Amino acid sequence: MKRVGIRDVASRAGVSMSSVSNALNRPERVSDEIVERVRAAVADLGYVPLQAAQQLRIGRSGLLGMTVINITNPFFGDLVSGAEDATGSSGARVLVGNSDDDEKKERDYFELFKRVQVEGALVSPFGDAGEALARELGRSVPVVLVDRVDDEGVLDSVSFDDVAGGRMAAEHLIELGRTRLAFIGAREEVRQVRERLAGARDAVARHPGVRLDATWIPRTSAEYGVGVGIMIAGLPPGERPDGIVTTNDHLACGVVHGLLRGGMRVPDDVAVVGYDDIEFAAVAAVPLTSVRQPAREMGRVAAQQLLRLVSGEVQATGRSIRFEPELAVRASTVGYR
Amino acid sequence: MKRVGIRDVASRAGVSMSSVSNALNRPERVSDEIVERVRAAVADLGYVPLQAAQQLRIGRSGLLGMTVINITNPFFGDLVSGAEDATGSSGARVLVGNSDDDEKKERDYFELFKRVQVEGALVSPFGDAGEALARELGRSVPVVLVDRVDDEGVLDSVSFDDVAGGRMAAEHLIELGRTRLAFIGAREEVRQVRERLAGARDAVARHPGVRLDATWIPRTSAEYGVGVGIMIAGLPPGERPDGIVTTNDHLACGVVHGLLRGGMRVPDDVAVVGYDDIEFAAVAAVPLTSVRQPAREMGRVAAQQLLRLVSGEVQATGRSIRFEPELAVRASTVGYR
DNA sequence: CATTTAAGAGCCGCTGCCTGC
DNA sequence: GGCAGGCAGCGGCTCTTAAAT
Repeated sequence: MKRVGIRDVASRAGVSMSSVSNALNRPERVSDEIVERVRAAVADLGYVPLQAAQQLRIGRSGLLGMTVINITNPFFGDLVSGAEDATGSSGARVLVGNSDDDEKKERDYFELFKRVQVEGALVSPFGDAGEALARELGRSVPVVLVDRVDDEGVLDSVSFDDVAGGRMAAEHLIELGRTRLAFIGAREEVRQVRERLAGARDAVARHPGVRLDATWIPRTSAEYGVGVGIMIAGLPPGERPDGIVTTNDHLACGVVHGLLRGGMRVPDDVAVVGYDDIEFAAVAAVPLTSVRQPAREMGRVAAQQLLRLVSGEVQATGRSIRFEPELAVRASTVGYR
Repeated sequence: MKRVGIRDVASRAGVSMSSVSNALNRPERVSDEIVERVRAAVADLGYVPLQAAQQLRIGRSGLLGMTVINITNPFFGDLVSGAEDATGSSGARVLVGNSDDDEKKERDYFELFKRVQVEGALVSPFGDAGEALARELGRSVPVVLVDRVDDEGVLDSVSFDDVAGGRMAAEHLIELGRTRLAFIGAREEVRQVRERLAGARDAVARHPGVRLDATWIPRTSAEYGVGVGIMIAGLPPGERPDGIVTTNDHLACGVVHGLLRGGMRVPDDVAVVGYDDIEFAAVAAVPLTSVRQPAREMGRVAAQQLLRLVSGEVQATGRSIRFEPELAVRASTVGYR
């Protein structure tokens, strides 16, 4: 079945091709009668203009690119939803690429973005190489970094204050009288993780007598968390941490589970703080205290900023918008009270 | 900064435009020396062919469309990941649209798919109207329904056997000696939900003395689940269900939480079965028995089938591939044993 | 003179300027 | 002068033609 083109619409409506184009794009330049005839023909034939041809002619695609590290993680799902919220009314479409923790995939998506001439991109880079790639992409189209700050201050960014998040979590435990803290995470090379650790260290440094040890595990899954929890429960009381900061709620829930299975009481023996405040946190084995990051809101703000850059309304200044995380306090640190 | 085109590459390499095109797309037709010169020029200039121009000329976009109901739900995230797994090697790209439970958004995405000339689409339709829309889209490009069967037997589909899933959950509870079952879900109009209920009813019908009541709530969130759980805990023992089938793990965890808070023992007083077997299920307050659906695998199979349709290797036959769900049995029904 | 290899020109569908009624 | 239509061209690809070996 052949595609119906503007030609077919024109002959059906008994007008010229340019009148069809005008009727569709600038109806005020054409008589009402023609607009009506064209509309009818379009409806009859089910005509849909071909984006590729329009784009080639106009030089603009109406597309924004967005890469996220792992679409399966609800945090990034929220980010995408937020971005779509913001672009919805502008007519721009978001082309989402799942880089899946893989630098090559990220690179491929950036090339796709160039191929399809995205007018701007929201990038949540994976690793430092990703950041450099994003800067390179930024030399041809506006780019806003998401959940990450540009080290070189070139690209605008919207992110969470991870140092504050880590500090907040540790501070909370210290206030509750905990003195032997543990930080459990995977992938120290991820900037957000490093910053959270730095924040936690900062809080500890201000309180003499409190110590913090970092433990690194292969992945932040619930499964690994269970193992770590059991391991901690098995330590001699003097070596066992009494407060744990984690980098992710799945991990934290696993840890709590492991601790309970190992005979610990949570939070009496060990208090646990998660990160992300996923929906599940509130109904976990022991409802989980967690650092909440309003991801959807952040996605929205990032997209708004990008749209402003694309429209030329503002210029990129390397400005960084930082969202403050909030601590959702629940039983895993303060018990049921 | 002007875009670099094939023209620029040609003059830089000192060859004609067509040689550049040949060197890039059919290197065997051109001498090795030219291929090398072109490659160098492409690298120097950072040339990336414009997809719109290629598409306009070739008539193909290399894109597949995919709509999902809610990208924030890890189930759909997995579906997308699976589809990307399958298309990765073929060179096709997946354009993902989040229909967000909204028929209008779905319609918009279908129009976008036509505009960009996707070569095929994976559609996980929202409601019956969505199914009709998908069939219409199916008249111009190959479409495979995902997580849904075509009522009219026109479109190929890949889905889970929801009747079996519902039956499995109820059967499990009945085998454990439960006789007063409750089915808790939202949105009876969603086919998957109706089928699960039908499956559960079917299991109950085969066992005289067992009854099943359906309860409908506004949304399947953990929060609503907590409310329902507390409500059930407050019922007089004779009216209270002793086994609950839910349509979603978040909901199920909330229900368990509400039951516990209301003083019930799980599973002793009330057993609960979830749906989806999310990562969290294993580390929930009471580890959750849940119906597992291998979503990523399904996404992969659906995409493979679509690729076969697109390549013309096979014809659409309205054939339905059904995946059998599996029951992950945990403490919320059988206790710790 | 036959055969390989490179150059040239038109076209894909649509828009927007510009002409002409 | 308001409104309809003709025509060129966006950037690649590919067929045709020309040149070189």
